[in-house]
Amino acid sequence: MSAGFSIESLNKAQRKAVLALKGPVLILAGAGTGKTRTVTCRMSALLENGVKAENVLAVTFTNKSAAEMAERVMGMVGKKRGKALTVCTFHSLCLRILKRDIESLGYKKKFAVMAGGDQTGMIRQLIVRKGGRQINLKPGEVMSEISKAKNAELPLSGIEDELIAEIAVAYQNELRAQNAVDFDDLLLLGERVLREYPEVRVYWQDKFRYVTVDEFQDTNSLQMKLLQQLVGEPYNICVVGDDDQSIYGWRGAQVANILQFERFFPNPKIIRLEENYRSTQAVLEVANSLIRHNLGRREKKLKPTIPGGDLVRLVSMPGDQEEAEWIVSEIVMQREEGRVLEDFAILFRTNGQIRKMEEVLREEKIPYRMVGAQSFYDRKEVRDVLSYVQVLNQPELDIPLLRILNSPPRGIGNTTSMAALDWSREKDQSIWETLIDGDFLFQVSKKVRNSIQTFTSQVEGVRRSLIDGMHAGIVMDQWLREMDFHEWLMRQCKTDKEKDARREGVSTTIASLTEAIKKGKSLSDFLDQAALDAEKEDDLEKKSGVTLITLHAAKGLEYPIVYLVGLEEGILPHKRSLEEGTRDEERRLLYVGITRAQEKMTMTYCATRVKWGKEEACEASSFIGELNPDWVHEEGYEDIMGAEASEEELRGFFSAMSAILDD
DNA sequence: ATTTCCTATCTTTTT
DNA sequence: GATAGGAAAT
Repeated sequence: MSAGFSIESLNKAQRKAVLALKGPVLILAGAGTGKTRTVTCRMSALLENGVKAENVLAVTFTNKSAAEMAERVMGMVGKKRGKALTVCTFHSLCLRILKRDIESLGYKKKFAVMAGGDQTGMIRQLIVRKGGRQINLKPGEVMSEISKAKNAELPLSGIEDELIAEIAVAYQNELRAQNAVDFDDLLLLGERVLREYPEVRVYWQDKFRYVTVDEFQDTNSLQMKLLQQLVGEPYNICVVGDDDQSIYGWRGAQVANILQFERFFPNPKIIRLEENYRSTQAVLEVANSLIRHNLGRREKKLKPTIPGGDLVRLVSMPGDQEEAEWIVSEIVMQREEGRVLEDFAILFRTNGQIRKMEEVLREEKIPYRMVGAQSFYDRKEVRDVLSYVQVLNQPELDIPLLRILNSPPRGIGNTTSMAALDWSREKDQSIWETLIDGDFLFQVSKKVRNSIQTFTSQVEGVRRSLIDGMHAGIVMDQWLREMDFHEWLMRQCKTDKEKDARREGVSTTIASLTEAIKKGKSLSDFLDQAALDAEKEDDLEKKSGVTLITLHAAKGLEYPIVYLVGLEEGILPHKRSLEEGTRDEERRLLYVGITRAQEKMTMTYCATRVKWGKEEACEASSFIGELNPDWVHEEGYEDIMGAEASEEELRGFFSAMSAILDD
C-alpha cells in the first residue's frame, strides 16, 4: 500500500478504525486520542482502496475544522486528489444541495442566506411592529424559539407564545418574500428536497458514497435526518465523536444521536479510542474525576500515555484585575524561561470576560489573538460594505438596501424609506422597484425625488460597469470613494484605535471580495461564503501571541500551557444553565477546557468580579469539589504574592551581598 | 434631515 | 462600560 501514512504509527484501536471502511462505523474518540489523525488516515485509506475522491464527503461543524481537515488529508494523498474530496460544514453542504435544486421547493434559483445582524435586525423590527416592545421581548428569545420549531420540523404558527408565533410567521413570510433563507432553513430545506425528490436524493447518494461526520455529538435531530436521507445502503457512514464533549445542547444538539447511533444505522462497528497522547496524567486524572459526575454517558476513561506531570493548580484571587495581572506576570516569567507566546491559552466561559485580560495584555505589550469574539462579518463597517455588494448583486433584496439607503446620509431619511416600504408592501414589489417606480416618485417632494434618483442611477451605473466586465473589487472601491464612505465612517469614530479597526475592516472586506473574484467566484458565491463563514480564517492563523478563547471555541484545540479563568458559581456553571437545568453540559464544558492542556493546567477563581461596571461578590464554582484532590494543588493569592515578595527580598539580599563583595 | 445626547439593556455558548 | 435606539435640538 502506497498510503501517505504508515499503519504502524497507529495504535490498535486507531488501526481498526482506519481499516473499517464499509458499513456504519461509530468511533468514540475521547479528547486527545488522535481523532483527527485517525479520520484523515481513514479517508486516505479509502482512496488507497480505489474509492474515487469525488465520492468522499466529510462533514465538520465549523469552517475552520473543515479547512484544517482538508489540509491534512491533502498532505497525505496529494493536492490533486485532495482537492476532489468534499470537506465542508452541514450548512455549506446544504447550500450546495439547494443551489442545484431549490427551485423544486418553490424558491427562485438565486436565493440569499440571511444571517447574523441582518437577521437580528429584522426580528427586532418585527417585534416593534407587532408590539412586543412593551413586554420587553428580546430578539434572541424569538430567534431561539424559531430555531427550535424549525429544528423540530414543527409549524411556526404552533409556537406556544402567541406573540412569538405571530412574529415568527411574519419573519418567515418576510424571508420568503425576499427569496431568502436562514441557517435553519438551509438544513430544513436541504433535508426536505432530499426526502421529497427521489431523483435529487439519488443524485447526492450516488455522489457521496462514503460519508464521514466529525464532532458527531454536536449534531441535532435535523442534521441526523439529513444524514439519513443522504446516506443510502450499504450505509458507508463513519461518525466520530465524544459524548463527554457535547457542549451545544442549547443549539439543539442531541447526545442521543451518538448514544443511540445503532437506531439510525444498523449494526455499526463501534471503536473506542481511549489512549490519550495529548496531556499529562495529572491533567487527565483531574478531567476524569470531574466527568465521572455526569450520568447517562458512555462509560469510558482517558488513559494517560504520559505519566505524572505537574499538578493542576487551583488559585483563588481577590478580584478579576488581580487574576488578569497575575496570569500575565506568569506568562512574562515563563517567556523569559524560553516559552513562546503561542504555547499559552487563556480560556473563558463568556466573551464578556475577555475584556479585562485584553486590557492587561495590552498594557504589558504582549501580543494576543482572539478566537470566538465578535465575528468579522458581523462588524458594522463590514456589514455595510457587504450590504453594498448585496445591492449591487441583487437590488431587489430589501434588507441590505434599507441598510445602506441612507448611510452615508444622502437625503433619503427615515420618513422616505418608511414610505417606500409601505408602498412596496401595497404593490407587492421590492423596495428597489418602488424607488424606480414613477408613481411613487411622483408623490414625494422634489428634493427627495432628486436624492432618490441620484442614488438609483448611481446603483444602475455601477451595475452596468459590472456587466461590462469591470472588476467588482475595483468598482466597489471606486463607488465607496465616490460617496465619501471612508470619511463618513471615520467621522463616527471616537478613538484612533477604532478608526484603524474600521479602516482595516473595510479594506479586508474589499480585499477578500477581490480575491474571491480572482478565483472565479460570482458575487453570489462570495456573499454566501461571507454569510456562512464566522471568521476570517487567514488572519487568525497568521496572528501570533497568546490565545484568548472561549471554552466553546476551544474544542478540538490544544495548548501546552492553559489558564482557565473564572471558575465561579454563576459563570461556570453559568447562571442560566442552573435555571435551565443543564448543569451537566457546563460540566462537560469544564471537561473540554481541562483536556485542552498538554503540560500545565491552571484554574483561577475570584472573590469579586466587576460586572457591568459594578463590583460583585463571587463564590467558588461547585465543580471544584468534584476534582480529584490528589492531583490538584490549591493556592491562595497570599501564597503567590508571599512567594513573590520573598523572591524580591532575596534579590535585595543578593544585591546587598554583591555590593559588599564589590567593596 | 441630521446630529447629539440620554437611557435601558446587556453577557452564555455559534453555524 | 458599551452600545443601540429614542428624543430633542439644530
